[in-house]
Amino acid sequence: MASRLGRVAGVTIGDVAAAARVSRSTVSRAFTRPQLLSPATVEHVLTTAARLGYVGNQAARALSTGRFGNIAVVVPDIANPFFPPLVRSLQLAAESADLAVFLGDSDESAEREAKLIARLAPQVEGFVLASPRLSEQLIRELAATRPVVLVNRDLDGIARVLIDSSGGMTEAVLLLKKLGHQRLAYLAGPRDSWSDGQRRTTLARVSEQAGLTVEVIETGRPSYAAGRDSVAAIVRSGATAAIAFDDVVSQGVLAGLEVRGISVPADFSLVGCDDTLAALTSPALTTVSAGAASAGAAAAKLLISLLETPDSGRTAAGGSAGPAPGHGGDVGGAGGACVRIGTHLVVRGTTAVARAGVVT
Amino acid sequence: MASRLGRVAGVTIGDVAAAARVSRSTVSRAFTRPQLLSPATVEHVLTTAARLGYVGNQAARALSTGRFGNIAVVVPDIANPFFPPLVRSLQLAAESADLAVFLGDSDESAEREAKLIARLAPQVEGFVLASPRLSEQLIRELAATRPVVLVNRDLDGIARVLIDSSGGMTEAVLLLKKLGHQRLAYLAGPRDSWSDGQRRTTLARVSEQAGLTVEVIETGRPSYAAGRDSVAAIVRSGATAAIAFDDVVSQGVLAGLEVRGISVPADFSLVGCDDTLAALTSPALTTVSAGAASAGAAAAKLLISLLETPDSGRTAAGGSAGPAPGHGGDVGGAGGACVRIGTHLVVRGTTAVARAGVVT
DNA sequence: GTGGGGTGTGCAATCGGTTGCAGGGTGGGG
DNA sequence: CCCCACCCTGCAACCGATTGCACACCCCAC
Repeated sequence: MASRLGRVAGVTIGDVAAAARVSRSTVSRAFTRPQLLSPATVEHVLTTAARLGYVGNQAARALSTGRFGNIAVVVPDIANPFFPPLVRSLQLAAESADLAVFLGDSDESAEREAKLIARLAPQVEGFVLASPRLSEQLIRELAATRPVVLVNRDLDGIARVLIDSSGGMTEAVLLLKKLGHQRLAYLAGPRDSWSDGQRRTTLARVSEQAGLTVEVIETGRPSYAAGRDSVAAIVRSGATAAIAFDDVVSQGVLAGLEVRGISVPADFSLVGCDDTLAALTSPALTTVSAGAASAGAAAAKLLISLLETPDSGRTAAGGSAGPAPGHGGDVGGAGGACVRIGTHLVVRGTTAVARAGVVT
Repeated sequence: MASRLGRVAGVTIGDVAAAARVSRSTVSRAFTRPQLLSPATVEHVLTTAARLGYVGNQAARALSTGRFGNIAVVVPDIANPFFPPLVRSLQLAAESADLAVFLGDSDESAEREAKLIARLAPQVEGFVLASPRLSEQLIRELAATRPVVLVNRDLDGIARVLIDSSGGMTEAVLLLKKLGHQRLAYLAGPRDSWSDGQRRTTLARVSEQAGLTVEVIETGRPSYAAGRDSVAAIVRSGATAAIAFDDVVSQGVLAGLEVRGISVPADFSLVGCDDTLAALTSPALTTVSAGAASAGAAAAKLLISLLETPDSGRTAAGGSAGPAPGHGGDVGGAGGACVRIGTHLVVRGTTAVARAGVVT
C-alpha cells in the first residue's frame, strides 16, 4: 500500500525504528551497512520501512556524511541544439549511478555562470561544465574545491572531454578543394569558445596547406539570425563555399542565401558543424559530426570516477611552479584525464562542384 | 580575498561566530532576520563572514527549515526540441527566485518518471512535470504531498499550464480547406500525451464541420524516423495535405516525400506543430505556434506562487466526491490554477493550393 | 532610586541520519 | 562447567543551521 512516489508525509528513521521495534541506528545500518546486521533484522527493517513508505532524507544524510548524491551540469544555452543530447545522456548515466542532476543555463554569460556555480556548489559533489565561458582562473579555483569535468574546454590538469573537430574540419576543406572551391568563408562562433578557437586554427592551417584562402566572418552569439545576417558579408567576400560554426548558423545562412536567390548547392556550398539539425532539414546539410551524446556520457563517466576516487578533484599540483611537463594532455588516470572524441565529415546535400564566378 | 565561487573549505557558522566574537545564533540571524539585530552587529557579522568566505550549508539549512530552495522539472525527452526553450525559461525564472533546478529526463517512460520523482522528492520543494506520462493516480498522489505544476496535462484541481493548440489547429484546417484540400492526414503523437489527444479531437471536430475527411496515422514516439516512415501510409491514404504532431515528425515527412519525388508545397501541403524547427529549415514549415518558452515561464511563476502560499500544493479537496463543479478550468487563485496559452497558425512555405489527383 | 518596558544577544533544543564505542547475548573451546 | 570471543544491537555524540525562550542590559518614568 506504500506510495510508489516516495515520502507521503514525513516518515523518519525514528518512525521506522519504532514500528520495527529496533533502534534508529539499526534502521540506518539496514540501509547503509547491511552486512553488520543479521539478515533477519535487515529483512525485517526493510519490510517495515517499505510498508511505511520510508524514503531517506537527503538533506539529513548529506549533513552527516558530506555526500549529497547530486551533480550539476552547466551549459551556456540549453536551447542550442548541441546541448540537449549531451545533457540527456549525462542525466541518464548519472541516474544509473544514483546521482541527481542540477541543470544550470548561464545564458552565454560568464557572470551568470559564476553565480550559478556558487549557488549550486554547496549542494553538489561535482560539476560538469559544458563549453564554459568562465575565466581560467575561476575554473581552476573551483576545481581545487571539488571534482570538475570540462566539456570543450582544454585546461591542463583538469578532467575534460574534447570534441576534436579538426578531423572533420580537415575533411571538409579537402572536400571543398576537390570540388574546385578556392575561396572559403568561415562563420565564426563566440570568441571565448574553445571549439571556435580550435576550428579557426584548424581551418587556417589546413586551408593554407591546401592553397585555399579563407575569410573569417565574425558573428556574435551563434544563432539563426546571426547566420542569416552574415550572408551579405559572405557575398562580399567572394567565397564560393562556407563553413559555419554550427548547424544553427548554417540554417540561417541557408535562409539568407535563398532570399537572395542563390541556390545551394548549385551556386554555393555550405558545411555545418555538430550534426544537430543537419539531418532534419532539406536540403540535408553537409556537416561535421560531433557526438554530443557520447560527450555527455563520457563526461558523466569521468565525473563518477572522480567522485569514487577519494581525494580526487583537487587540481593535480596546486600552484607548483614550472612549465607543465609536456607529455601532452592524455589520460592521466584521474585528475587531469582528457577524453578526445573524434569527428568526421558527413556529406549530404549542401556541397557540390564550384561554379566559377557565380557569386562574384 | 574571498573566493567568488563559494565555499573554499568548510567555513561554518561556528567559525564565523568565533571570528566575530558573537554566538552562532547571532550569525544565523544576521543572514535570516537582520531586523532583530542591531545594525552594527549585522554589519560586523556580514563583514566577517565575507572575509572568511562563508557560504551557508544548504543541507543543514534544509534540515532545520524544511525548505530546500530546489525545484525539479521532469520532461519525457530533453532532446525533443519542444522542451529546451521551456526548460530554459523555467530555469531563468527560477534563478531569479533563488531556486535551483533539477532536471529529470524520463526517456518517455512512466516508470522511469516515477523513479526520478521519488529520487528527487526528498530534496525539492515542488515539481514541474512537463507532458508527464505518469498515471493520473500517481500524479494526484504526488500533488497531495507538495506543490506540482503540470504542463500539457489537464488534471482538475492541480495547477497546470496548457498550450491550447485548438486555435492554431482550427486555423490550419480552415487554411487547407481554403486551398482546396479535401482529404487530410494526421500524423499522431504518443497516445498518452495530452497534447496529442487535444489535437486529435480538435482536428476531428473541425474537419467534420468543414466537411473534410481526416485519416489518422499512428506513429509511436514522435521522431524524424517516425515521420519519414509514415510517408507510405500517407500516400496510401490519398491525402493531399498532412498535419503532423510536431515539427520533428514534419521534417521526417518532408524527407520521406522528397525521396519519393513528391514536392512540397507544389504537390503536397504539410503543417507542423510547436514551431520549434519550423523557421530553421527550407522550405520553411507552415506550423502551429506554441510558446514553449512562455509555458516554461508561466509554470515557474505558478510554482513559485504555490510555494509562497503556505499550505498550498495539496490538492484542493482530497477525495471529496461529486463531479467537479463545472465552472471550467479557470484560474482558481491557487491550487488548481490553469493557465492556457493560445496558439495560432504561422503560414510559411509548405502549404499551397491543392493539385487535384497528384498523389492518387 | 528602583521598577517597568523594550531591545539585543545567547542558550539549548531540534531537524534526520550516521557512526564510534560499549554492552548484552550466544556459542564454542578448554 | 566456566570463560572468552564474537556477533549483533543500542547509546549518544555529531554534522550545521534555525529558533523559541530567557536573560542581561539600558533608558526612562515614577
